[in-house]
Amino acid sequence: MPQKSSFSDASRTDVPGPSTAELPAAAPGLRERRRRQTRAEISQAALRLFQEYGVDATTVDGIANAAGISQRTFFRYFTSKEEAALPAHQDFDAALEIGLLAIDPSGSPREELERVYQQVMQGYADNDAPQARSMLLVNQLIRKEPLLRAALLKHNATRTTGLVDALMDRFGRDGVSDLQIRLAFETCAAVVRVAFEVWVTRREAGRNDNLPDIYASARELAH
Amino acid sequence: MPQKSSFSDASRTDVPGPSTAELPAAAPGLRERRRRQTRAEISQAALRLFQEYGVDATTVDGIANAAGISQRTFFRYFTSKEEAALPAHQDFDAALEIGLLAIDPSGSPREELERVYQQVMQGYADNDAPQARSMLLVNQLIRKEPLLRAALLKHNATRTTGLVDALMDRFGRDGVSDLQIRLAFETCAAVVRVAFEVWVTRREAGRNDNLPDIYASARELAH
DNA sequence: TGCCATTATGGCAGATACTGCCACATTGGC
DNA sequence: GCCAATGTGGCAGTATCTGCCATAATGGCA
Repeated sequence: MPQKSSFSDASRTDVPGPSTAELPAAAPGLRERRRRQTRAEISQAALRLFQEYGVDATTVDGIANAAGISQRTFFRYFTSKEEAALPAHQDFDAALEIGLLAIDPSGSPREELERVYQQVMQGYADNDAPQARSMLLVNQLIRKEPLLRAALLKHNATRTTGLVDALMDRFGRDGVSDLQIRLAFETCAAVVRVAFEVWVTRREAGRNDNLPDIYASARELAH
Repeated sequence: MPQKSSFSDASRTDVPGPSTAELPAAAPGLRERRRRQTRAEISQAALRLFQEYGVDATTVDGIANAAGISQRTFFRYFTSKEEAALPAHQDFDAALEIGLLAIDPSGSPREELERVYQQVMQGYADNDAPQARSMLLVNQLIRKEPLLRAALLKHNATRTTGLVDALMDRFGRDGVSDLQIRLAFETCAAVVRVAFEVWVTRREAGRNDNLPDIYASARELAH
C-alpha cells in the first residue's frame, strides 16, 4: 500500500481484507453495509467486554465469540483488539478529513486548522446525542486503560504523518516551512486532545460542559 | 505499583525485576553499575539489529542472543523490544525530571516548562557530542520504523500522566486550572516533538542546525 | 574468611496475539 | 442459474510476554 499522501478517501477502513473501495460513500451497496454492520457489532462487543472485565482480561477470542465470528475474521476487521474500541475516533477522523478538503491554502495553517477542528467539534455539542455519548463512553474507558490510551496515540500517530504530508501539498512550500506546518498541526492536535480529556474529566465529575465550549476556551488559553 | 505522582526518583528504571531503588543516584554501587552496563549492552545490540535488519525482522531472541543473555533476562530489563531502542529518550526524560524539580510554582506554567525544556535541550547543542549523536541515530531509526514511533508515543503517554499530576500538585490548584496545566504541558511537548523531528529531518538533508536553535524558532513560531 | 540473605539469571511451560494458507460458503452481476 | 469475486472459518506456525522454579553470583556481616 503506497498510500500516496492524500486524505481524499474518507471511507477507507485500513482493513487488509475485503472491500477494496469503489466509492462506497456514494453508493453504500449491500456488501459494504453488511461489512459496516459486522464492524459495528464487533466494536460493541469489544467495548462491552472491556468495560466489564478490563482490556487486559479480555481476549480476542472472547470478543470474536461475543460478536459471533471467528478469531480469524476479527483480524480481518481490526488489526488489534484495542483498535476495535476506537470506532468513535475513526468517525471523528473521517469528519476531520472531509473538513480538511475545504481548507483555504492561502490562509494561515494554524487558523485554518483551528477552524476545521472547531467545525468538527460542533457535531459533539449535544452531550446527550448518540455521537457524543459514544465518544464520551470510549474516552472514559481510555482514561482508565493505558493499553487503550496507547492504542489511540498510535492510531493518531499513524494518521498524523499522512495528514501532515497532505497539508504540505495543499499549502505548497511557498513561504510556509515544514516546521510551520508540523507545528500548526501538532499544537492544534494537542489542544484538541486536552479539550477531549477535560471534557471527559468534567463529565465524570458531574459537570455538563460541552465539547465545543471547552475547546474554545482551551484554544483561547493556548493563545 | 501505586506510583504516587512524583518525578523525584530520577533513577527508576521501570523494570519489574531487580534493583528496587535505594538511592542509587547518590551511591551507584557495584550491582547498579553492572545493571546499567547490561542495560546499555542490550540497547546497543537492539539498535544495531534494528538498523541492519529492521525492527520487524528482529526478534527478541535475536537481541538477547546478540547481547549474550537469555530471552527471559531481556524481559527483566525491557518490557518490549521496542523499549530497548529508547535509552536516549530515557536519558532525556531523566534530565527533564531533574529540571522540573527546580520549577517555580509561582510562575506561569507555560513559561516555566519552556524554560526547563530549553535548558535540557542545551545538552544536545553539539551535534557531534555523543549525547546528540545517539539521540539523532535513534530518531532517524524512529522516522523509518512505525513500530518504534508507536513505542515512543506510548512511552511518552505513560510518562505524561505522571508528570501532569506532579505538575498539578506543584502549581497547586490556586487560580491555575487543570485545563491550563494540561494545556501548557501538551503544547510544550508538541513543540519539543516537532523540534526533534525537524532536527533529524534537516540533519538527514545535510544541514547542521542544532537542536536548541530549532527549538527556539519553533517556540517562536508557536507564539 | 566463611556463612547467609538477597538478588540476578536461565530454562521451561503456557497464554495470547497475530499471520499465511487453504477450503468452503456466500454473494452479486450477467 | 452460472461464475467470478468476496467473505468466512479452521489450522498451523511464529512471536511476544509472564509465572514459576532451580541455580548461581553477590554483598553484608559475624
